[in-house]
Amino acid sequence: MTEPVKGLRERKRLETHRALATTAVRLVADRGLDNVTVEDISAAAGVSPRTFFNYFASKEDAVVIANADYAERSQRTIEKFLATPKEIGTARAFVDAVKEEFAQVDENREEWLGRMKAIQENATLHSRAVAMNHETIGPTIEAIALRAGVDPKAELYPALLLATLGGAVNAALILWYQHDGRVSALELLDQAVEMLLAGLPEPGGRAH
Amino acid sequence: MTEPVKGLRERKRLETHRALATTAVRLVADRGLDNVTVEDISAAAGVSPRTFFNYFASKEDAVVIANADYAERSQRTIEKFLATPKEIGTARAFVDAVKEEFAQVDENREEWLGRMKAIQENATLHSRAVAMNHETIGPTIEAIALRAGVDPKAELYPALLLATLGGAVNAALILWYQHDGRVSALELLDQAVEMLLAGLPEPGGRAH
DNA sequence: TGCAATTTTGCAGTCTCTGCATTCTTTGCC
DNA sequence: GGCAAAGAATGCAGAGACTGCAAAATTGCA
Repeated sequence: MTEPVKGLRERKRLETHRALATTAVRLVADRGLDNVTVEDISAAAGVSPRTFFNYFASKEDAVVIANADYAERSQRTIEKFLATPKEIGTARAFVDAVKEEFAQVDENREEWLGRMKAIQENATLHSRAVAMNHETIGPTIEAIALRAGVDPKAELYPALLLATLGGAVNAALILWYQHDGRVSALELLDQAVEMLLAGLPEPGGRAH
Repeated sequence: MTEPVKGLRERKRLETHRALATTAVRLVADRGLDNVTVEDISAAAGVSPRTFFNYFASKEDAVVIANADYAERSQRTIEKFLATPKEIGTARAFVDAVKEEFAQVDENREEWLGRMKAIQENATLHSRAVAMNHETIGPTIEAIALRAGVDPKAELYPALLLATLGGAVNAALILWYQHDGRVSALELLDQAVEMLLAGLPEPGGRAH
C-alpha cells in the first residue's frame, strides 16, 4: 500500500483516468449506457473525445475498469498468491490474494454501487465486466497450476478453480448490490467461498 | 427433442439465422473478429447487411449465439430443472438440466471448435460469450431459489450456484478446446461438476 | 387469386473507434 | 532559467457498427 510519489506527469495521468472513470460511472448509472456518448463523458471530465480513447478502448471499459493500473494489480495478486506459505491450500491461498483487491468495493462504496447499477441494467456492460480479465486468465491459470503442481493444459483443476471463484466473486457482488451495499462485500465473499469450498451444500442443510 | 414442423416462414427464418451464425463463426475463427465486417458475413450468407441486424444485435452475437431459439431453450431448461424429482439435490438437478444443452458441443464439434477459437482469441467475444445469459440470470436465480426454498434476494446460494456452475461449464469448454475437441466435452463437464461439488479438493489429494 | 401479415432491403444518419500529424506539457539536463 | 527530448492531448478524416423508417418482396390463408 506504499504509494511512491511519481512525477507530475504520472499523477495527472492517473487523475485523468480516474476522472473519466468516475464520470462515466456516474453518467451511465444515471442515464443508461445508450443515453451517454463518449463526447458527454469527455466533456464532463474536461478532455477531448480523442483523449478518452487514449485511456479506454471502449465506452464500456470506462464504466467497468476501476483502476488505471489494472494489469500491474493482477500481476501483484498472482505474485502474492505464489508467495503464500505452502501449508495453506491452493484454493485458500488464491482466495486470500483476491480478497485484497476485493476490499476496494467496500472502500469505494458509492462508486461501486453506481457501477453495479449500470452493469446490472445493461447486457453489454455486464458481459464486459464479467470477463474483464481476458488477458490475465492464461497467466493466472498457469500460476495456479504451478502452485498446485499440475499441468494446466491437461488438468481441469486450475481453470475450474479460477472460473468458480470468479463465480463466487460475482455472486457476492450481485447480492451486495441487492442489499444496496448495506452489508460488507468482503463478508459476503467470505460466505460465498465457504459455501463453495464446502461443495455447495443444500441451503437447508440437506445433502445433495 | 420433438421438432414441431413450423411453417415455411419459420423454417426459413431459422435457416437464415443458422446460415449467418455458422458463416460468422467460420470467417471470424479464420481471420479474426476485426478482419471480418458485417458486410462480409451477410454477403457470404446471401442476405443484406440490414437483414443481419434483424437477426443479431451485434457482430459478436452472430459468433456467440448458436441457436435462434435461445430464449425458449433456457426457458425449457428451467422448467426441466423444476420438474426434477425432489430426491435429487438442487445442484445435481440443475446440472442435469444444463447438461442437456451442453451436449450440443459434442454434436456440433467443428462449429464449436471454431467458436472457441474465436472466443479465446478475442477479448470482446470472450466477454460476450461468458455473460451471454444476461437476461436469463434473474429468472434462473429465482428458479433455483424456488426449488431450494430460499429467498433469492437474501441468500447467496442461488446466485452462487448459478455463477459457480457457469464457471464449471466455462472451465470444461476451455479444456475441451485445448484438447482440440478430442475428448468428450460432456465428460469434462461431469468431471468439473464432481470436483466442484466435492469442494474443489486439492488435486494431489491433500486437504485445503 | 387476392389480401393481410411478415420479412427483406435500401437509405440516411448517429455514434464508436482508429491512424496520423500537430500542438502543448513535463522532464531531465545544462 | 533555458532548452531539447519524451510524452500527452488534440483535431481531423475515415471505416465500420448499428438504428429508424418506409418501400418492396414473400408467404400464409381465405
